[in-house]
Amino acid sequence: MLINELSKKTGLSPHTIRFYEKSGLIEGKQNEAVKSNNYFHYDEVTVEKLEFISDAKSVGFTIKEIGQMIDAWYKQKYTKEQKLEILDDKLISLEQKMKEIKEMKKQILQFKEDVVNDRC
Amino acid sequence: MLINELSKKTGLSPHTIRFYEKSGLIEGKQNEAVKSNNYFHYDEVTVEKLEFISDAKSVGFTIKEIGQMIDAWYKQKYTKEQKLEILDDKLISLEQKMKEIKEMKKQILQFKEDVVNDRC
DNA sequence: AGCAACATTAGAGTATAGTGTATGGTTGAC
DNA sequence: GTCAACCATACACTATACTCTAATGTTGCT
Repeated sequence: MLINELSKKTGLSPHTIRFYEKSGLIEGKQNEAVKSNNYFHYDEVTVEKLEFISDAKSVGFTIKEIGQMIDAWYKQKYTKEQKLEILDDKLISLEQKMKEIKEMKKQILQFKEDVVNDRC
Repeated sequence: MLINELSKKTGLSPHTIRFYEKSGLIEGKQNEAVKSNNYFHYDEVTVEKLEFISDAKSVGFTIKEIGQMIDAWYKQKYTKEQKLEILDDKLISLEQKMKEIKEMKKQILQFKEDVVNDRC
């Protein structure tokens, strides 16, 4: 599929998709046989990747971190051990985020009590 | 206390503290009696606020959102009802973040399985 | 052939959250 | 009084993650 279709499927603008491509997160390929244009073609895996990117972004991972995870998943660039290490690392950071959110929740609940009891 | 002490207590640079002050998150006061300088003085509440700011930032709240929460806590700018509404709103967004993190955790665990079983 | 809708690259601009650098005044210990 | 350590303001610069604009080429429908 071309970028417009990919855009519609993922809800990301072609601009943003190209930005992710330039950032090394995804990769379309040009058809060597067709010489009249230089259109990029994307497959279903790219749709999956972009969905993952959106999710990962919303939990606060940076593009760099997301790139690492995608590489750990799709690329042959790392050994099995390296891949697992990267992914475990991200799992740890998720646990950390979780802990921080629970703390923040407590803090805000305290604020609410203070408001209710006119302590502020 | 002056900014340097505040900086040491909170681990934030004077620069960053001034940035937060300019952003309306905290407020020092100048001593009217002393005319020879224009030094700002900060109290313990400001220490608390800065600690809250650091925590809130690490869970992904923006300065704007943090400002709203601080206002909901310390300022007379809102009614009780408005304050509770703001805080409830932030609680909901924390629940949302938590859900997303749990999803992401599942996703990464799936990646790990794929790696272990050579499915990628 | 004409034209809308699509594609590409390249470079500039925006928002957020700082950080750096310069300039100049103040305080306090010696 | 001088000097280091501190304070303030202001403007520039950085990094991240887009978003916009412009220029230009391609495709497909009529």
